[in-house]
Amino acid sequence: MTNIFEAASRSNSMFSDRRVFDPRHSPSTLRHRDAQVHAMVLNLADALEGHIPGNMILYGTTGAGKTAAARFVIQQLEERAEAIGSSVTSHEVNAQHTNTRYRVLHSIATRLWEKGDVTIPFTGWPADRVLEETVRRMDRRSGVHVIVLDEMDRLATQSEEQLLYDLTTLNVLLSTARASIIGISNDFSFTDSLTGPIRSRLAAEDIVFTPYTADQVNDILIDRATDGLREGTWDESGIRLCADLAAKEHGDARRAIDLLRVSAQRAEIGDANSINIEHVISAQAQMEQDRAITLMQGLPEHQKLILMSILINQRNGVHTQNSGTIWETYTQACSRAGFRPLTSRRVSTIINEFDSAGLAHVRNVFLGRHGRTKHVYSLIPKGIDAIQILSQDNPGLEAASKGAYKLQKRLG
DNA sequence: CCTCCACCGGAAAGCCGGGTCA
DNA sequence: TGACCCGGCTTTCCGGTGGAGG
Repeated sequence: MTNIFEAASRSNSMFSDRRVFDPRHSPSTLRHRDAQVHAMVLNLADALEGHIPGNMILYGTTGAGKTAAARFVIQQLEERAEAIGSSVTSHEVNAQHTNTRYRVLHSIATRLWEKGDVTIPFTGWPADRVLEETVRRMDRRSGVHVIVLDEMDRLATQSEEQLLYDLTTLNVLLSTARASIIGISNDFSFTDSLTGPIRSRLAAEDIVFTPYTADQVNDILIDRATDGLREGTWDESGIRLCADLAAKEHGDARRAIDLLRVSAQRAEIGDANSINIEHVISAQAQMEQDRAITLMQGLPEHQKLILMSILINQRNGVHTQNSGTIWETYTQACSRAGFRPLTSRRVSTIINEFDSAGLAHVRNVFLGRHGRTKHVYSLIPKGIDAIQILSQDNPGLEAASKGAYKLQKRLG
């Protein structure tokens, strides 16, 4: 009898090194980002002499190489600093989850923890005290601290202003150490929302990452394939298709790399010798479906119910869905499920969140005499039973969806 | 040309469950 | 134990808003 793991780690695996496809993998060379890297280097070079390097913000769409470039440059900076005996410490914080003043400071201070330090609790302290402790630990380490604040546009609005104020004035509070901020943002208008002094201190230098073209994504993928896939398991046509599909998604290299990885897995499962067009196409479809299913399953109850209302409307042939019709269906669904409905104001923001999550397309429309509303349509990939996924394992939601079937029958 | 529709979305505040600390 | 703090989610309040139709 063969061991199940032995069977899984077959010798004819497509991959020679799977780590190459890990999102945290940092390649040895960075393609098509010379100008941006150069700008960052000029800005950070001061750090090596112990001066304060300027703050900067990297702008660009997802998968445009911002984070990769920041990591690449910082890694080189740290290596160089070590070689010449100067001290550079980097802190990477992703504001998607570490999204408040307290959490960002907590994260920086915690990484500077040394034996004998108190452990800062993840909540409970006044934020000012966390700031004090962070400053103390930075000073103790001394040297230059480069703080990379990734996805900074995702900071919670209430703490955003205060945190950025703290970070940009760190050098006033520090005595022996120096700090520099590298902000990374998907949103080009991010700095508009900031007050003048913070904006000018933070955005001393703006570095823009334009989306990769299909050709550039192609180059990146060829690098990855060379490093991570076995020879003879891939050819130009498969890579080209991955690149073209990604270019449609605004030159998202991260997604393209992921698509290549899933395509290789598909080929592996199908016992093929190499990746072909079919593998890429089915990988693309699978990724879209998986993404939507994961998102839907993770939604809170009321979000599920609202999304379900959109889907029910669509199934019932309501061609133009606006906020009013969705709210009507939603309140009916609530009474069937036995929930107290949220206010229409709240529902409105939730619908907008569906748009940014890619679950629905939402557009504001002005209908003159007939007022102002949103037009909404679902972007959930065909081939998945979304209503079933949304209602499963929740009696209330199941009741709501069953009631909707009855309604449909009556209409039919 | 002016009205007024039917909702938009920012701001602020409340509630609540998580926590610390003396 | 009670005063105090943090942060997510929600409600309340309210000043907009483009253009069809009178």
